[in-house]
Amino acid sequence: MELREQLGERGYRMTKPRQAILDVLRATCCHPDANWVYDEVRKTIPHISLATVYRTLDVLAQAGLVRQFHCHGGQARYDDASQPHYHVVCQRCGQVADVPMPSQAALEAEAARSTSYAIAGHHIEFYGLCQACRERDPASPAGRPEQEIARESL
Amino acid sequence: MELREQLGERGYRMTKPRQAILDVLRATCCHPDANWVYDEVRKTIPHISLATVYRTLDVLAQAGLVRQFHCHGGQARYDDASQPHYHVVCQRCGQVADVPMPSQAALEAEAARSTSYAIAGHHIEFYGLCQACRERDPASPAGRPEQEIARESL
DNA sequence: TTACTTGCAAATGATTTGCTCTAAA
DNA sequence: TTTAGAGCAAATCATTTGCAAGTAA
Repeated sequence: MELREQLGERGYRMTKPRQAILDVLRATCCHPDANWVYDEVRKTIPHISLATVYRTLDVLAQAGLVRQFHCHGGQARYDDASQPHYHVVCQRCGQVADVPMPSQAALEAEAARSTSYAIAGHHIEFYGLCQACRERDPASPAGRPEQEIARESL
Repeated sequence: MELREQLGERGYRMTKPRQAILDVLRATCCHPDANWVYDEVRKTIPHISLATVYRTLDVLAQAGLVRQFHCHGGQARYDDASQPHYHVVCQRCGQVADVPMPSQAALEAEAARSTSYAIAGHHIEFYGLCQACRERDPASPAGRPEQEIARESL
């Protein structure tokens, strides 16, 4: 099994919560926070604890199976990292979507030239307005980011 | 005065803490968190409160004078946004450096084509190892990110 | 004079940790 | 068996907020 191997390489054990949490992340197209994952996983493992969810997300991130990121201000969000991709964040409602677009690996060489770092990778985050927000209020193309992210947008 | 105008446009007033905090951010090459800014500003305004620092950083970010961002896991960090630039983060010590490199505005058009968002901008974050970390331990080119960020690295 | 701002202290809320018990390997 | 992992509850810690007093405009 793929997951078991990936974890095994790093000395991590394969457990039910780990499998379940990765399944949840792979099954969703949204970019959830730890609480959303917690709610979701409890449908499978009702007695799981939130601490386990945090610890597991961390382990999965260490193993490179999951990516953790932050949008404007809020909590950590997570998504399946099985194939590299970029993100767009809506400045008004906070909704995150994947951007299907080839990896811009050439940028790394350029960045390497202008710094003293050994570059290992990069992330790109676009921001703007999602379709729903544009329709809701076509004016103010780049208004202030909303403080709260709608629950449904996760 | 430039700052006064930029704030005024948004209905914000020009105050001593706002000027002082922007000065601190413009004078430093590091990418500090709120607490570091707080310590720094108290040299000028000893009785300023941490809440004011947070509120001010938020106002300056709204006005587009400052950019807020998060590196792996930690608190929010801030930097002067007067000219656009990218960042590199050291995966081991968390140190952040600016990447002097032309803006890749062309990417936005490409992203716009493949999503339903109206793209307003983008950020790129590179990650890798800083020179100091590479010299300290040339092996493990992409080891696990450190949990704690050295105080001096801010 | 009229709000916008600040300081202070208390409140939040996300994330982490200590400890004991359970279960992979 | 041996030792990492899970659950639970308590602890942290960054960030926010309520409110009375200060001050730009």
